[in-house]
Amino acid sequence: MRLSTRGEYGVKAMIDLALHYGEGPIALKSVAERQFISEHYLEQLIASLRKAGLVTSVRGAQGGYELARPPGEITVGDVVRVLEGPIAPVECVDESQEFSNCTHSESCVTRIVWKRLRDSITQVLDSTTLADLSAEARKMQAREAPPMYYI
Amino acid sequence: MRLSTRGEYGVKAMIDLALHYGEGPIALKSVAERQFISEHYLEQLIASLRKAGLVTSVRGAQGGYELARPPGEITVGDVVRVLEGPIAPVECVDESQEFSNCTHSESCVTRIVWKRLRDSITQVLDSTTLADLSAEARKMQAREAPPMYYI
DNA sequence: TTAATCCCGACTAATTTAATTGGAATTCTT
DNA sequence: AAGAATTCCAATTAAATTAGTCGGGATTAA
Repeated sequence: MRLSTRGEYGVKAMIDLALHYGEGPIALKSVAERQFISEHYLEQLIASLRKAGLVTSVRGAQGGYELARPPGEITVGDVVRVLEGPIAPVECVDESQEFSNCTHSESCVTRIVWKRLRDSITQVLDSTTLADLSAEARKMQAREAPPMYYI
Repeated sequence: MRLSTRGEYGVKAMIDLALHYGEGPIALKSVAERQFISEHYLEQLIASLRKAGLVTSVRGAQGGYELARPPGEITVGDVVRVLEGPIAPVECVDESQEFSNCTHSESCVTRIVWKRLRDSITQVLDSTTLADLSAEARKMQAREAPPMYYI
């Protein structure tokens, strides 16, 4: 029940982009540095996110990446699905499969829990947007660096 | 976000044992056959479940395994934790770790979703007992083989 | 005594993960 | 026009994990 680093890093990077949304293209190098992720590895991940239409890119010097939509319109579920594949604790409750592909009737019993689990996972991931999380990030930053009161 | 076959098979096997609870020890071979699982592989899984105190074993001919407690007192979460390890979508929200081990403050933002996700996963897994699932299994069986009405 | 069963440890092939490497193409700045 | 900064792309790789297999020892009911 673990995400791989693809999902983990991908969400971090997307929040980073959300925090800079509206500032024009952000270089991947700077994202990688702030989030302590290998730049080359992050390149692979963002390539998937670009192909999936979640980010846009600008090539050349001063280029970089931007969210393709406002942070409020991209959910963690969107990002995780691109980087980790369809959300399904076991194959037979894969959300992208229409038909039940249980080969054995016994499986159908366990299928009940796995479906409930899948739905509860998607509920959380699909109801959390990048805007929600960057708002939290800003709150935290405020707490970390409190206002200074001069005499 | 996938369970390995350890968790998947383990839950199947435990439901099988739940369906035979009270009948004395059940040979692993029969469980493996009913659930279409390699017996040798299942042996490894049940060894973990035995060491964790979820099943008891009886050696020798006519031996086998039984649930250590009534099906209503064993949850899917119990089984999954033994076979898959602590429930945590990412390491930094590992339920078995007391302290926050986020090395980077940035992580703390994503941590919010992962915690919510973890809690929603545990909520589902810990609220479903083997008794719940074997009740469902019996319902299904009844539907599969409906009563015959003679003229 | 024999067959059925649990118990144990070592081995393995395939797959996945988490990168690394090296370079080509594009574009801004000077 | 040159150079630097960047995205884009494909191939390679080492380590870990997964999903078993294999072979045999110990225990016990019949």
